[in-house]
Amino acid sequence: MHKRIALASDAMRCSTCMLNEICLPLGMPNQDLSKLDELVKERIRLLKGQALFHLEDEVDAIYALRTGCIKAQLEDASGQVQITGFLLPGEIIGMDGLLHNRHVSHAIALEDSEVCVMRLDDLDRISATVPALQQQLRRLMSKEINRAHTLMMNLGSLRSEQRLAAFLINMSQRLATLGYSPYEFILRMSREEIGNFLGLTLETVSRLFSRFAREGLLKIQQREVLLLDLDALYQLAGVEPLD
Amino acid sequence: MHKRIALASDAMRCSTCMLNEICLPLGMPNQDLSKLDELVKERIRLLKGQALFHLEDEVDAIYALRTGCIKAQLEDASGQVQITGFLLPGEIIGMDGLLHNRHVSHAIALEDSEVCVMRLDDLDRISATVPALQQQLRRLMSKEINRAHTLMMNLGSLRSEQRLAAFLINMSQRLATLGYSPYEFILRMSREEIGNFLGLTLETVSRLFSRFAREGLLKIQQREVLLLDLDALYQLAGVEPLD
DNA sequence: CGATCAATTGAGCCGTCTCAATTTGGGTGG
DNA sequence: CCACCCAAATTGAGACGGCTCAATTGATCG
Repeated sequence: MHKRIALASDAMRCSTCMLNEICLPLGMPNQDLSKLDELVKERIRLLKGQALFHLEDEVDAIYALRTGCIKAQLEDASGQVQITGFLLPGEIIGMDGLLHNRHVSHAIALEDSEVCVMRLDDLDRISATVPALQQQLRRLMSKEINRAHTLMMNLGSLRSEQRLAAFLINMSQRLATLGYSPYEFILRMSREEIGNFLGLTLETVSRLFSRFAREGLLKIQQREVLLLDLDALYQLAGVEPLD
Repeated sequence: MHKRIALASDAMRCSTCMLNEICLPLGMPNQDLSKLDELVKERIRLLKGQALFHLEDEVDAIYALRTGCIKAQLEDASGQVQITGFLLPGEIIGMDGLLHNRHVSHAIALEDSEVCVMRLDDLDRISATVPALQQQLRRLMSKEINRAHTLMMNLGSLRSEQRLAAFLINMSQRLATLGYSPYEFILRMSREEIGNFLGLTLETVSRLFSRFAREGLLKIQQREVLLLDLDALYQLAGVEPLD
C-alpha cells in the first residue's frame, strides 16, 4: 500500500528536526527533547492520492506530517463524506482512533507527503519516564477538540462568505507559522473538497472565489491564491480563525 | 459562586459509584478500579443556570457529571455563542481546556446538577502508577474528538429535519444507556439552545417538532418528548447517531 | 392574577442548492 | 508538438429550504 522507510536513526530525531518548534515537541522542556529521539523509528512516504490509513484499520500509531498535505475525512454507512481537516507539516493525525484502537476516518495525501510514525507502545513506554510527553499528548488532543469545536461554530453560525474567509485566514496563518508567505499559496485541495469541509457546494465555493476576486480581496487562478486584503478577510470572518 | 462539598471519602469512590460502568472507569480492569478511589475528593453542586466554569478560567480539574444536565458552549469575541454539547450523567467535561490550562468554553447547568471533581495533579499522580488511567483519559479525549467530528458532519451535510432526528436519537440512546426510557424523556434545554446546537433557528426547531408530531413520529408538549416511531427517525437521520 | 419568558405559527424574503452548459487546464498518445 | 480527452472550475437560471420579522398563544412564577 504505502512505502515504509527506516532511515538511519539519527535522521529521525525530533531533537534535530526542523519542525520541532511546531510539531509534537512544541513547548516541551529542552532536557526532555532528547528523550524523544527513540520515538520516531520509521517514516512513511505517500504519493498523491494514497491513504495513510482507512476507516476500520487498526491503530498502532499516530503520525506527524513532515512534508506535504493530508486530508482527514469521515465516511458514514451510506458513503456520505465529511472532511474534518486539511493537515499541514508539523500537525498530528490519527488521534481520533484512540478510543477503540480502530481508525474512524480516512487520511489521504493531497500531494506527495511524508509522515513520521509514532508507535503507541513507544509513546506509552517513553511517557512512563518522561511525564512531559504524556502531558504533551494531552495538550495535542485538547487542541484537536478545540479545533473541532471551533469548526462546529463556523458550520453552525457563519454564512458562506464568512466560512470561506475564515478558511483562507486559517490557511494563511498556518502557512505563515511554517515560514511561508501568508499572502500567496497553493491550495492542495479541489473546490469540492473545500466545499465539503465548509458545508457548502463546490459551485458556491467557486462563486465566492470569483466574487472575492472581483471585490479585490484576492486573486485566484485555479489553485493559486494571492490574498490582497487580509484585513477585509478578517473582518468578513468576524471570528477568530479556526486554529 | 458554586458550592464545593467534601463528603466522607467512602462516599466518593469510583469503585462503588453507580455510574462506574458508564463514566470514566468504563472498560478499566477491575484491579485498577480501586486505585481510582483517591481521585475524586470533592463534588460540586450546581443550581440550574449556574456555571461550573467560564471562558478563561484556569483549569485545575476536569469533571464527571453525576446528576443533572450541563451545556458546553463556546463564545467568541463578538459574543456569538455555539453550544458544543449537552452532557448527561457519566460524561466528562472540561477536556477542551487542557491545551493551555485555560477553559475555552463555558459549562452551564441546565438543571440542578452535581459533578465529581478530578484534579489534574491527582490525575497525573495516579496515572504514574496506574497506566490504565492514562490510557483511559486518552480514550475519553479521543471519544470527544470523534463526537465533535461527527457533529461537524451533521452540521455540514444534513438538512434541518435530519439534524433534529439525529439529535433526538442521540438523546434517546444516551438516556437508554443510563437506564431511562429511550422513548420518553424531558428535554432540559430550550428550543433556542437546540437550534444553536444544530445550527438552526429556534423557529425552525419548533416547526420541525410540530411537523414530526403531525406526521406521528413523536408527541411533544413543551419539553416533554414521547418518541413514537424510532425507526422512522433513524431512517430520517440516515446516519449513525451522534455518539 | 398579572407579568414574563418560552414556544408556536404565519408570511415573505434571501441565500444556497440543483441542474445544466461552457470554459479552462493538464495529461496522453498519435 | 499538436490534437484529443477528461477532470476541474466557472457561470447562469431557477427552485427551495431555512431565516427574518411579527403576531399570538401557552407556561411558569412571583
